Amino acid sequence: MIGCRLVRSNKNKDILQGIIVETEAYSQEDEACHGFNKRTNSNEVLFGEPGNYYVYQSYGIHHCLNVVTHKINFASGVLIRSVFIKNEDERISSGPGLITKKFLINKSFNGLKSYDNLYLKILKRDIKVSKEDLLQTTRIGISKATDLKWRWYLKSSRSISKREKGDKNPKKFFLDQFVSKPQ
DNA sequence: AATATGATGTAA
DNA sequence: TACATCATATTT
Repeated sequence: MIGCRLVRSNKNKDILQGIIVETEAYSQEDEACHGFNKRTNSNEVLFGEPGNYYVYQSYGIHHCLNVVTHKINFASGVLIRSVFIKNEDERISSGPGLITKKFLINKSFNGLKSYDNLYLKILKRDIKVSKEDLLQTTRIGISKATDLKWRWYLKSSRSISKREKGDKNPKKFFLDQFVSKPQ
């Protein structure tokens, strides 16, 4: 999903867009996943149709946006951790709770289709992202399954919630040209 | 580096 | 009831 475009619209009018630059994966076989224990009302969507949005409330304060993956009846998803927005302060959308704040995403999107939604779309990459462009590392803010390297981010992006030691924050704003590209 | 914040699920 | 959580802003 890294390199794909997150677009917030109001019916036909796009109001905000950015490139996804950081994600984490979760699976029901990993202890940090909301679907690890049981299937409940709140995690039901995670067991549902791949491609749907899964939005949960974190620490009672923030909303976090995921896309359900893999297959029905198996809880798994990708958490969108950071988005690059052109001409915006990089801190404004570097973190899962900050993205939803900026893109006005709440639980009303929970369970909705990501591929058929008038208000929140994820569009195909128009930049090439190869394995060498990504840094794969451990996930953030969890206490279980901390060894799994299921977090990825685009090395060349300056808007990341947390960088690995030695990975310099790039000064080149190479994504700028793509973020404003009309669809 | 520590703490306040506070919805919701899970354990006690 | 009590505690932990896929986080962030503010204070120390």
